[in-house]
Amino acid sequence: MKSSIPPATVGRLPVYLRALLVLEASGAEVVSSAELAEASGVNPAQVRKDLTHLRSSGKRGVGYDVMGLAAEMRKELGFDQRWAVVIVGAGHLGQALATYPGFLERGFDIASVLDADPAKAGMELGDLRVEPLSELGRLCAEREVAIGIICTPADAAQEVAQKLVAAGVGSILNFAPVPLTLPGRVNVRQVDLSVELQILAFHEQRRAEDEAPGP
Amino acid sequence: MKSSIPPATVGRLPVYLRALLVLEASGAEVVSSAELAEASGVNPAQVRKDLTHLRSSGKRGVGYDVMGLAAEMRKELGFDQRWAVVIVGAGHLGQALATYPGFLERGFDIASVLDADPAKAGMELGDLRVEPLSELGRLCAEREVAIGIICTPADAAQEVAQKLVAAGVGSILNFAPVPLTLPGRVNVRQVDLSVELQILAFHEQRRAEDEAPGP
DNA sequence: TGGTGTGAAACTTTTCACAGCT
DNA sequence: AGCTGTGAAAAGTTTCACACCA
Repeated sequence: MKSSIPPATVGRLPVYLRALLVLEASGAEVVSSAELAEASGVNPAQVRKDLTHLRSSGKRGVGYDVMGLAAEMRKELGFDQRWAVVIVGAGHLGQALATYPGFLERGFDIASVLDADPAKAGMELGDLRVEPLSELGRLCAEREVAIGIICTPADAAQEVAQKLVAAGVGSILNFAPVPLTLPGRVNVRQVDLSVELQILAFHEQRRAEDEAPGP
Repeated sequence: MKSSIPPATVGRLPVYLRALLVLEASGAEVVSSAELAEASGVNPAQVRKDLTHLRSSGKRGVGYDVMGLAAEMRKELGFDQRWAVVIVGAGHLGQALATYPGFLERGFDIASVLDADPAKAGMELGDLRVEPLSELGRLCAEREVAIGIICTPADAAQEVAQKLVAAGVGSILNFAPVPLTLPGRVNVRQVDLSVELQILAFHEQRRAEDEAPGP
């Protein structure tokens, strides 16, 4: 068991890596915590503390070795290998994610897009063809899929999640607006697009109330 | 200035509200913190503490009044009014969001979808037509848009964000993988789809390392 | 000199545990 | 009897400030 990295830090590592890749491409050899912080939208002290969780390559008075740090981070994030991903749910969102260029760039290959609706199966999506949901087990096994993305309606999500787990998927990104109940060993991340907007609406609402104080 | 609600709580209110709407529709009159917690995927104590931040309607030994609580929450989240939203960037993701049914259901109307690419302008999207980016100011003013969604490539996001702010937009949901630098009064939420997958990949990576211990 | 590494402080969030009300 | 409301403890996160070193 490796020494664990705090979740908040894990969430920032991909952001740092993105900044580092830009720096690397630009030929920069060293970067300071202040620069990295600027590029990542966080506090410099935060950056330094986060980086102590990896085999850090900082030199006092100088900064961090860009290539060394990028290499270390690539290894931690499994960026050097490609990850096969399945998407369940071929609605608009599923289709958009299936062709999202950011995934490909970051090492994620969409192995398959599936849908329970037979009418959607067979649909062409770039160079993918939508498969019927019944093929889930076979496809995950064949392509060694470790990560699944759920883009189904809320009422189908739990069942799909269980099928993914049964198919050997260990990590799930859930866009369906419902919490999943799964064994603890499964990693789940919930992304709820409506909730994001509602949080913004809450702040707008507050702003309006503050401007025109109530009764 | 109203007594402020902690950000972590604000992030959960929309989740509670969703559960409450289901309960309301099912005719339930009261709900316990345990039930609400179950439906929202959080801890019951958390629910109770969160609810103390609003004018709470809990009765000891009984639970919370579903209608009262839902009403209170709708008011806090501005759920009773409709919010006009613009989407900038009519790529696959922008298109998917423009037709995302969850937004409509929760009170968000897509006032307009815009794109800097003249080739995309004029494109039909459900009952919307993609507008050229130059129309941003006029459209935001006309439709009293308070919320903007950025689905552009990373390199266009900062400029678009500034245009949104200039157009009077106070809250931004940013899907572009780059941190925005904006005046403090603007609410920004960053959603980074690739980062979500990379976080899952990190955990899968760890899992693999733990199963096959290294040198 | 300039920027890292890091204890310590400040703050936030979560969880516990139980008094107190219905 | 049962479930809320809530102080207090625990855990996690961010920020500060400065010793230390290339």
